Amino acid sequence: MSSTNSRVLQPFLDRLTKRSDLTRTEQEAVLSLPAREIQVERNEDFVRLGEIVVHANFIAAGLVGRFDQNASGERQITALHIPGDMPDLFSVVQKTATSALQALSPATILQLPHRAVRELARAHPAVAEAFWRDCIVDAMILAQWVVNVGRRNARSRIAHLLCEMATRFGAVADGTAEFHLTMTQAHLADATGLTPVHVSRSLGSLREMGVTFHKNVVCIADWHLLVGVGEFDPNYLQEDIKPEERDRMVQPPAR
Amino acid sequence: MSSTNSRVLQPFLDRLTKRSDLTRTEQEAVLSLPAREIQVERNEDFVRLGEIVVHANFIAAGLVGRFDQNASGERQITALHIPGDMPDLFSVVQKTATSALQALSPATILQLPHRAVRELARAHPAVAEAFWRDCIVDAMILAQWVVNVGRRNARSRIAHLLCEMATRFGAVADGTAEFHLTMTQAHLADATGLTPVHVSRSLGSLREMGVTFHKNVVCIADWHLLVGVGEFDPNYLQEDIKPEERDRMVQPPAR
DNA sequence: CGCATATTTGATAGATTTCAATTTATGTGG
DNA sequence: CCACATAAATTGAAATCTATCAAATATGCG
Repeated sequence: MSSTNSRVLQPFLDRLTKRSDLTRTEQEAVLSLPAREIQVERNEDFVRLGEIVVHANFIAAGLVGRFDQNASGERQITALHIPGDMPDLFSVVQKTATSALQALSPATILQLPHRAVRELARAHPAVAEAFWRDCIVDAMILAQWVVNVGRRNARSRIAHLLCEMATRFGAVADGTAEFHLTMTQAHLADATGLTPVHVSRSLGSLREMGVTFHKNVVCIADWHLLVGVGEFDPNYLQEDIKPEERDRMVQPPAR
Repeated sequence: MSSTNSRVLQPFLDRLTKRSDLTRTEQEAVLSLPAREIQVERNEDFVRLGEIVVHANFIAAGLVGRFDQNASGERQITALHIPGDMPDLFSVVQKTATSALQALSPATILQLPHRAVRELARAHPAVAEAFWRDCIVDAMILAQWVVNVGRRNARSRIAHLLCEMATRFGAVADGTAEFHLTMTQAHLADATGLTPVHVSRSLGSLREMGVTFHKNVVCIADWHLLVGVGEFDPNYLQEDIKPEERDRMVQPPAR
């Protein structure tokens, strides 16, 4: 199942170059990483708590949640990951998992062996920098989740989450948005620190504002209205910063 | 004010080697970084939102909070940093600040120019790995804050925060703990997503369990009792993993 | 002492949870 | 394609937790 076909990793490279500037040589080195593709079922943990992992996971398809829980077993989703994300890229330097990773929909995962990733990072400092930076963006998203859960009411929390996901999916256009989100209301509750019952009520309130969530499809009639309710400022997603505007560990050759 | 006296950076090196295995050469390279020492007053922002920073900050003394806020200006502390921490090491690869950094007590900060830090990381992959890893531990702490704020009641949130800080300060011994924490109850409220009034009441409840917080000193009579209330599992702090048990980007010379 | 900041306390309002029941969707085998 | 079983979403009523408002008390400091 191991693959030497570099095309499999093109989406992985796309994600890296979206945020970091890489030379042709570096790009080819990334594409030549060995990768193993696995299928994960809905509700299946593919990384368990406390586990020592030996490869990083890249999401080729599907939705993945990072799950933590309190002592009574109530779950808290601390991150959502969409195709193109590496939910545990950090495991390359910190191999003990302190959260579980679970698929929220059937998912296709590419597993990249730590050994190979580390070798790549060692040989190409700019690639190591790209990895590091990717982890940092995840951490910035995480910080906003703390704000969301700590300082917003139920409706705003859900609105903010929907805005974030719409933006990450690139689904916003013409003051409107529509996208797939394979989550149940119970999942939404776990992500926002609420009860499923209250999520249902809050969604009802959002519905009156032209925001619907049926059959895993989110429709946002008036984007700016929802942005207001969710107090959403996309800055933290770092999506508007061009890779060539960033520093590089090593200066790139003149272009 | 720039310093070439390497002893100034010894605490910085100590922090790195606590979590990462570095060779003599690498250690000396770290110590030879240029650093500028600044004093920051209580309640002073030394990194402001949206700012493009040109150096990373190392806390030599004092307590620092990472502040975010919602649309109504209610503040949320998303991280607390103690001496030995680098609250914005991540800025080395992501220079736009998405949170403010504010001193909660008078603080001494060492500023390390990005240029020099990047040069160091480029020349020594294992040092780059140490930096990356340090950011990851911060992110793991952040994830636990989401759980704390999202899935625990007021008393448990505060208990958990006190447990975390006691552990990070290394203040736990003999089933008891005592340490300095230069925060007001309003700060505690900002960290836990609560109201100052409710923090006061919750502290009252903890007081009945032998936990006091007066004049910036936290006293925990029965450590295990508080651990229970706060549902505290120190695993995520990664404090018990020895640096030599971790991988290195480059294999160290035989020892 | 007197001002400014921090903490405590009480009473009340509001938000969210809990519990329980019902309805609606979804999937599966016959 | 229906019938059934299961999962997901909705609704109502009551309980609980947390916020809000306002006032009182304590604490630190010049």
